[in-house]
Amino acid sequence: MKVTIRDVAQQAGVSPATVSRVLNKPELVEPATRERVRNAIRVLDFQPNAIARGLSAQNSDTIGLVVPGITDLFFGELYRGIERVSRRAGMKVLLFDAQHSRHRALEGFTFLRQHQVGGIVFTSKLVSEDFDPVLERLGIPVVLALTQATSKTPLHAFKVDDVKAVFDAVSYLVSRGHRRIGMLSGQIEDDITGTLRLQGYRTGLLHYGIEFQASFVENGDYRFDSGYRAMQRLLRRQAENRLTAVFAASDEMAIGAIRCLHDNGLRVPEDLSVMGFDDLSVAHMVVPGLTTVAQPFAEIGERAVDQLLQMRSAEGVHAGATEYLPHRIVERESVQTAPAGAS
Amino acid sequence: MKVTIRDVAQQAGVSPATVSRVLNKPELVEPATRERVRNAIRVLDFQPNAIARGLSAQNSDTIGLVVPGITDLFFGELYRGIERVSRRAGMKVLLFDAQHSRHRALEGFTFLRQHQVGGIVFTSKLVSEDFDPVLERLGIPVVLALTQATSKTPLHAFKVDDVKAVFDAVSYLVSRGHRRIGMLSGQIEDDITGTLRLQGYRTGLLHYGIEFQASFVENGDYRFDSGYRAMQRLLRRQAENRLTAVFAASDEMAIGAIRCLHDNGLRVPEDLSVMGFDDLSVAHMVVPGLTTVAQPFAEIGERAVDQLLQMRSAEGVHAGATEYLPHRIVERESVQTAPAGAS
DNA sequence: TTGAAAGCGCTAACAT
DNA sequence: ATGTTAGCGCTTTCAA
Repeated sequence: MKVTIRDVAQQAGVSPATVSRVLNKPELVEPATRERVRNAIRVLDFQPNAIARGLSAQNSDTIGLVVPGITDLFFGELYRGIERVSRRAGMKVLLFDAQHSRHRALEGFTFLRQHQVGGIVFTSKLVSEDFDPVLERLGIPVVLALTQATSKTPLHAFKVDDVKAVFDAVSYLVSRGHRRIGMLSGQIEDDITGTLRLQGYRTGLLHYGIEFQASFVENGDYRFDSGYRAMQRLLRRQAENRLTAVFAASDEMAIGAIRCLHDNGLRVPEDLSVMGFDDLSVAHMVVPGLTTVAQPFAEIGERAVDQLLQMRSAEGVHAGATEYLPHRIVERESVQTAPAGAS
Repeated sequence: MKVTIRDVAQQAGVSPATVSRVLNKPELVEPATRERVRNAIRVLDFQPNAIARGLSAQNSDTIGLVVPGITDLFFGELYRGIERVSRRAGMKVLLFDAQHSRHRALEGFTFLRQHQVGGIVFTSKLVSEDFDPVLERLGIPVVLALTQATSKTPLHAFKVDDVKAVFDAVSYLVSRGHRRIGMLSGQIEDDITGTLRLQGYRTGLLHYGIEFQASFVENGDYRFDSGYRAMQRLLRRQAENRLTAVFAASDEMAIGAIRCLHDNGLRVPEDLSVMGFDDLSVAHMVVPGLTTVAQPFAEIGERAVDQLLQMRSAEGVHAGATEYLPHRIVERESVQTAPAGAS
């Protein structure tokens, strides 16, 4: 049947332990024997059983990753960052797709725990108190990416400073002559990002002496369709609102908004400017190119794994902090300077 | 430390074997004991170690998946299909990203083999003779998705009929009055899809009595940038070519082409019609909405796993066949009827 | 219905 | 430098 380490040992005329050594610490075995073993491995086409190895070594060399949704357009880039540094550290990554369900996200912890991952990068919903029971008993280091914790258990997090990022977006819009700025917000419940970005919007307006108007805001769930519909609702009040720009809490919503405007015979940015958030790869594919706030997804993933790796070596490396990674504004074509109807 | 099955056994006053039974075959254990054990599990917050379980059971309940690139826009949908039926069968999926490298794709087999996966869904490059040495020794069922094999080892495959699909696309274009149809082709080497789609294009033209012109074709690598550049090259000859429509071998290239046309002051579809292939989620987000050939990614994934599951039970279920899943044309706005310059 | 014991394939002391 | 031995945590005969 399957070729095991014993078969190799026999073939090479050594003990299984020696085979194991040439696999893991080749410097401990004499060159001659080493070659003999390597040869046997080749001849028999032996592949070490990673499962058995993990069991014995009490560690599966695996990082667990919980993502909100596998089809989210930012997933790929985030994964890349995570995979890159994991691989560099000789670890694999085990993926768990929460499918946008809070319940499934919680299940992710159980799943990954059962698979003996050495650490978990969690990138889904807000981690609130209801996660505490699970987190307490987990016994596995957890690092957050793209989200934050309000749970009792303090968790290290890597993300952009959402408030500042949207503040900067508002500043950008204002610097281009906009004052009547609408917002396509994310969800307020269940999602720290939604709250923070809305807050950034309000703070931005306040700073520039622009009054906040509830009627300028509609919210969605970050997806294209919800952006489309939110824009539609905003449009119904456009006669009174006279918005010159709309800031969306995600690129997908921004693109949904653009699509909606187009369907209503409005041009972007001539009739209305639209700005997004994320800088997904699609942002530069669409016409007009989307001006947006870029998040460094890959870097966030990398830093999260780095942190996990550090936590494994040194215990309790300043845990619980939220580290902000730099966002930046990417200027393309969806925002117009000096809009006609600026007040 | 970690809670094991022995701790539970002790707590419940039974043997480890009994605990194992309530975990896997609860009907074999008396209700009273069962409850006692379940209670102990709850109290101790016991989580079975999937690694140990896999080692003992000689099977990791895992399906391996090799994808060409995690950032490919179709990845999400494909994964969903695969995950859905795996999960239904009580299996997990272990992902391997080939990062668009043939070499890495081959590594995927090794990686997954070491992890004792019960089957592999391979969705990357063309599987040619150079895969044979690996395939022969693998000893794990492999099913192809979105690709095909020219290797000696016969492999079951699920995909759309690329030739027919592009033939249908050409038919669609012709039915809309186009005869001067350009093509943004994929790669010819290293990728069965490129060859097949080009063939569909030629067959289509032939069928409608349109002469094939090499100067109407440019190729790329399916990505946005390459579509942009290929379109640029086509545009340089547009004075002579007088194309009224361009068919791209992927949505990304089609969108790149649209972007290119826009940058050159040409309108889609008024000045030139563009048609894509894939029906990615972005196809309906862009302006104009992309008319394209839809591939049932999720279904392809589902069928592939189904096949794998069958192969595990019944040995050698009609292996080696290529099963075509239905494509369909999705009409949006990027193709114009009765183009002005139609010959 | 339950327990005892062996073993899955590997690693890691501990000897030699 | 290499072999022996004892597990890692679970499942699975085989007995009782």
